[in-house]
Amino acid sequence: MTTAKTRHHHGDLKRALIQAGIDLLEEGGLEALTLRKCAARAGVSHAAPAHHFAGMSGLISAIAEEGFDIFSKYMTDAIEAGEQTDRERLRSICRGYLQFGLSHSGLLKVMFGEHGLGIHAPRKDNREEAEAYLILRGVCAPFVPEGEDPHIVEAQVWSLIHGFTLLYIGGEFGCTSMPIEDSPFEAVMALIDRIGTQAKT
Amino acid sequence: MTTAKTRHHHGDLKRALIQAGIDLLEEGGLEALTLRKCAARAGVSHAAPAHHFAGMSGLISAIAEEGFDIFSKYMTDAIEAGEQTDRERLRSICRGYLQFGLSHSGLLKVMFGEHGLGIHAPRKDNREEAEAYLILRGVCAPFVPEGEDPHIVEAQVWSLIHGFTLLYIGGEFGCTSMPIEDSPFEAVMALIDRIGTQAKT
DNA sequence: AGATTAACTTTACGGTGTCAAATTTGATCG
DNA sequence: CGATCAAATTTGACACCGTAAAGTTAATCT
Repeated sequence: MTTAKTRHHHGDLKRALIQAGIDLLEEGGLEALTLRKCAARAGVSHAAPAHHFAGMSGLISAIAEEGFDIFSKYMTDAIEAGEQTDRERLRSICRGYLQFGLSHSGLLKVMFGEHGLGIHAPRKDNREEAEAYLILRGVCAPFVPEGEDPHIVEAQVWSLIHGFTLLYIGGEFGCTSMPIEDSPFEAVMALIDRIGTQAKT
Repeated sequence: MTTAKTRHHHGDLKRALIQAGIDLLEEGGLEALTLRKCAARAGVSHAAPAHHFAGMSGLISAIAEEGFDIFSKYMTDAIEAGEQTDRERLRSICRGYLQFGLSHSGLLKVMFGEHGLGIHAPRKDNREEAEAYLILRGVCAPFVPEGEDPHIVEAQVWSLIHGFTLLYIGGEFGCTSMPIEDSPFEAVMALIDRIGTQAKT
């Protein structure tokens, strides 16, 4: 009765396991994420997680869901900083996307990975779309030509920044550090700037 | 003496193991790729691969390298089909990229994954760049403003099609099948068409 | 208080990568 | 030709993994 949920032994094991998983992920990358290690970190036996998640894939899904929350925060923080034009917000959300990827690369890979339930899966709050995608949609909206399908602009922005982030994280552009004013990122931003302008030639 | 390498027992185990790995990958996805299963498919004991690869990560690297060869083939096939303008070639290489991803999603994930040595790693033929990247570079070249860094256009094209392919494979656009004339892909192509035009406003 | 049930532990099993020590095999040399 | 030698492969062992079944504890309910 100390919290909402009646806690028999541990207190809020489900949460603890998810957090342990995220920590493991950040410390040792994808390969360090293990059911047994999560359990050990939470101070329970290795079989305890089975009562809260549908196996390893269930835990991964829960971690991914948590990851999308953090992800959303990165993006909202980026677009809510100061007064920004629509175009600046488009740039900012990309910056937030990349920054999340750089700070939580393991988490990002899990989120879009095998059992990571991508951005469209129904969530705990049973909303249709994930919050992260609604944020993206909102920022893209001003660039959708009237009468056109919003998905077009969303697919353009999303593909571009998603691909860049993954390639950047993977070291494909040479640098893995944070200096975002690099040329490859600016190149992508330049292309972002062409979204929504003169639709037909 | 039947081949270049003196074969003691098996005959070309290294190759057989790589092929087994690729097969496993296509049949059962990432989770099905296992050292022991590769060995079993090649008809050798579970410890045999250790003498040809530096553990699991070494095998993955070798599979990835093979994957990049197949990848290159997809792209060259796409851009060499019929007479094409520079712009059509740019579209075609993207189509080849996506088609490879759709046909070999597991392989693609391995290639750009943890031990997958991305597209820039030095290869067996000790060329500086992977063939795949050289192909991309060649197709991008006509759209690089003179005096500008070619990497800019390459990063734009690559990020866009890489991101789209991964999202598409992941089912984030709803469909996982082959109909490429879908709206999301056409949206990305439309953005591709804006690359290299009017560099400054 | 007694029964019930949820939370967790214990134990066990098959599969995994990796390592060290045999063992086989093909080639080489005297 | 036969002994030798080194490479290729096997065998066996280990620690770790996910999962499942059965057992234990503790809180709740009547």
